[in-house]
Amino acid sequence: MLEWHLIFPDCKLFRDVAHTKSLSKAAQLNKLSQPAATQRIHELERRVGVDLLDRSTRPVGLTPSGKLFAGLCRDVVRMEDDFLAQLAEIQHSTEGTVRIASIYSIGLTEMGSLREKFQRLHPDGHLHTELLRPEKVYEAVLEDRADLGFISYPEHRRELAIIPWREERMTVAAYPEHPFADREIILPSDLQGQDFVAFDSEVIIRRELDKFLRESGVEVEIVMSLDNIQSIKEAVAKGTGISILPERTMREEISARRLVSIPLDAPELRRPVAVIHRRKKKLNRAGLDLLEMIQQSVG
Amino acid sequence: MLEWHLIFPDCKLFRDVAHTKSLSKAAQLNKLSQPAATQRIHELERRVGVDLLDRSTRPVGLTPSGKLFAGLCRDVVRMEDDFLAQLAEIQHSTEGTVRIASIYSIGLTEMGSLREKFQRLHPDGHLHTELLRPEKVYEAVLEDRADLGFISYPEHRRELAIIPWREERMTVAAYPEHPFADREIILPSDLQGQDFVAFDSEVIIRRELDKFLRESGVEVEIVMSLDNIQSIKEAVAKGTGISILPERTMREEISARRLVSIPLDAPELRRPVAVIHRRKKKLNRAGLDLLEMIQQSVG
DNA sequence: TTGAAATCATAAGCAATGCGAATAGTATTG
DNA sequence: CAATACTATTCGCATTGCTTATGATTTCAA
Repeated sequence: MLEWHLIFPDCKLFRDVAHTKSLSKAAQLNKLSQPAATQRIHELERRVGVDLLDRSTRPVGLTPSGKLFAGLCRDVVRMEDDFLAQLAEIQHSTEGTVRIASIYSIGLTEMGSLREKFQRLHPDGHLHTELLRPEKVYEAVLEDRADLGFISYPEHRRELAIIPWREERMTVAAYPEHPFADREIILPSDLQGQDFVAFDSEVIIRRELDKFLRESGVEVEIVMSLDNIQSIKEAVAKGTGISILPERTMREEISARRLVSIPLDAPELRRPVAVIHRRKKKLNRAGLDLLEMIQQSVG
Repeated sequence: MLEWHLIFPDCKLFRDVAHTKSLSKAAQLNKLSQPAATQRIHELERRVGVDLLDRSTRPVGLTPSGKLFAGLCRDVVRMEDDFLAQLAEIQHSTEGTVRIASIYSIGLTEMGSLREKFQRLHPDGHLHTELLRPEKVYEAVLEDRADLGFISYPEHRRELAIIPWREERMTVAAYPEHPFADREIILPSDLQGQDFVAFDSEVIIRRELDKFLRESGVEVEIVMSLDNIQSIKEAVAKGTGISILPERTMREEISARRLVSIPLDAPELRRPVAVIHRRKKKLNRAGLDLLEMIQQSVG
C-alpha cells in the first residue's frame, strides 16, 4: 500500500492546521518542516485570494474564510480517504483474479490441470473461465471482458498479442469396433472412401483437413458435419464414422474406451493452440503467473 | 474576481478528460498545452498508484479505477465551486461593512455626522454601531466583534492600537434657571459647595474630576452619582444640581434650551477621545476610509 | 516589565516539478 | 494503405517547493 493523502496534501495540511491550531504541529503530522508548512499555507492564501489564518494571536486562529476553507478541506480529505478505500477494494478484488475466455475444446481439456497449478500459486485467487465459440473468444478479449483467450489456429489482429502454446498432434478417431481400431498407424491413403464426421466448413480446422486430404489425393465420405469437437467425438463414438481430431482432446474418451485414437502418418498435421491478450493490457500478478505457467509448459 | 478552479486544477483537468474523453480537449479547457495535460495525468496516475486511463483505444477510456477517480474529481470540483461562491458571499458582505463599538456618549453625539459622511463615500456600505459600556467596548474590539472602538480616556493594551481623535473641552453644565446660567466664565473656586451631579466612582472621568477639584482646593456637594453622561444630563436638566461635562456631548440639550454650558476656567480639563482597533487586524476598504475620515477631523 | 521558550516568518541554496515547443509514435478513417 | 488526428516523449527553461539557518513576535513566568 502506498502512502496516504498524496492526492490533496494541501488539504490535509490545512485541515490539520485548523485542528491543531499550530503550523509546526501540522507540519510534523504531514512530514514537512515548519517553514514548508508556513509557505504552503501562504501559497494557499495567495491562490484563494484571502487570508485564511489570523496570525495576530497564539495559537493562530482561523478567519471566517479560513473556517469555510477548513470545512472544504475536511470534506475533501474524507472523500480522498473513501476513494482510497474503494480503490484498494477494487485493486484487491482484481489483483488475484484472471478472466479467461476459451474455446470449448481447450477449456475442457486444459482448465482442470491449469486451475490446479494456479490455485497452488494463488490460493486466494480466482480463475474465471468462460467457454465460447472462437469468434466470441476474440470478442471477449478485445472488449476486455477477458484477460486471456485460449484459441486454436490463432488469427493475427492488430490489437492482439499471440503467444503460441502447443501444437497438438492430430490422430484418427474411431469407435472401438471400427476396423481401424487395432491398427498401429494409418496412412493417409487408408482413409479413402471412409465414412467421415467432419467439422462445419466455417471452422478453420475443416479447411486445414480438407487441404490435407486434397494434397494426399484422398477423398472421404462426409456423413455428418458439426461445429465442435465435443459433438464430433460423440458422433464417432456412436459409430457414425471416423474423424481426425487433436489427440489431446480425446484423452478422456480413450480412457473410458469410448473412442480409440490411431496415429496418422502425417506429422505436419497439427493443431496450433495459442493464448491471446490485448497488446496494451497490463496483466495483474495472477495473470502474469498464469502466462508464465503456460509458457513453461511449452517446452 | 480571481480565476476559477485554482485550488484543485488536477481534479478539474481529470474531470474534463473523463468527460470529453480527450486529453487535448481537456488541455484546452484548462488552458494547458496537450503535452502538459498528458504529463499531469501521468503524474496523477503515479501518485494514486494505478492506471486511470485506458490508452489502448481512441478515444481514450477510463479504467475502473479511473471511473472511481473521476467521480471523486467531479465531487471535489463541485465542492470547490460551492466554496468559492460562499467565499465571494462572505467577502462581499464584509467588504463594505464596518462594525463599531462605542461608548454611549461618543456614539450618540458623533455617529450621526460620521454615518452621513460614510454613506456619501460608500453608498452600499453598512455602518453597524453598538453602544456599550467602556469595558465592553474593549472586549468587543479585542474579540473581533467590532472593527473599531470609540472610547474616552484610552487605556493602552498590548494588542490594541490607539488613534487619538479629539480632546473635548469640559464645561459646567447647569439648568437654565441656575444662577450660573448667565455667567461668562466660571472659576474653579466658584464651584465650592455647589450641588453636584457626579459620575460613579468607577468611571475614569470621575477620578479625573476629583483630582481637578482636589487640586483646585474645592469641595462640591455630590447629590447624585450616575454612570453615564446621558443620565447626568437629565438630572442636571431637572435641577438636581450642576455638573462638569464635555461640552460637545451637550450640544443638543443646549439647542433645546434644556441645559446651559458655561466655560470653566480650566483649560487643562479635557476629555480625550480615541479610536481603538486590534493592532494586527487588517481593516477592509470601508474601515480604512472611516479611519481616514476620523483622522482628518482631528486637525 | 523582562527574559526565556515557543512559535511563526523570512532568506538562501538546491532539487524537483511543470510547462511549452518540437518531434515521434500510434490509432482511426476513408 | 495513406492521411489524419490524437497521444507520448524529449529537451530546455522557468517556477515551485523543500530544508537549513536565522530572524521576529508572542506568550509565559518571574
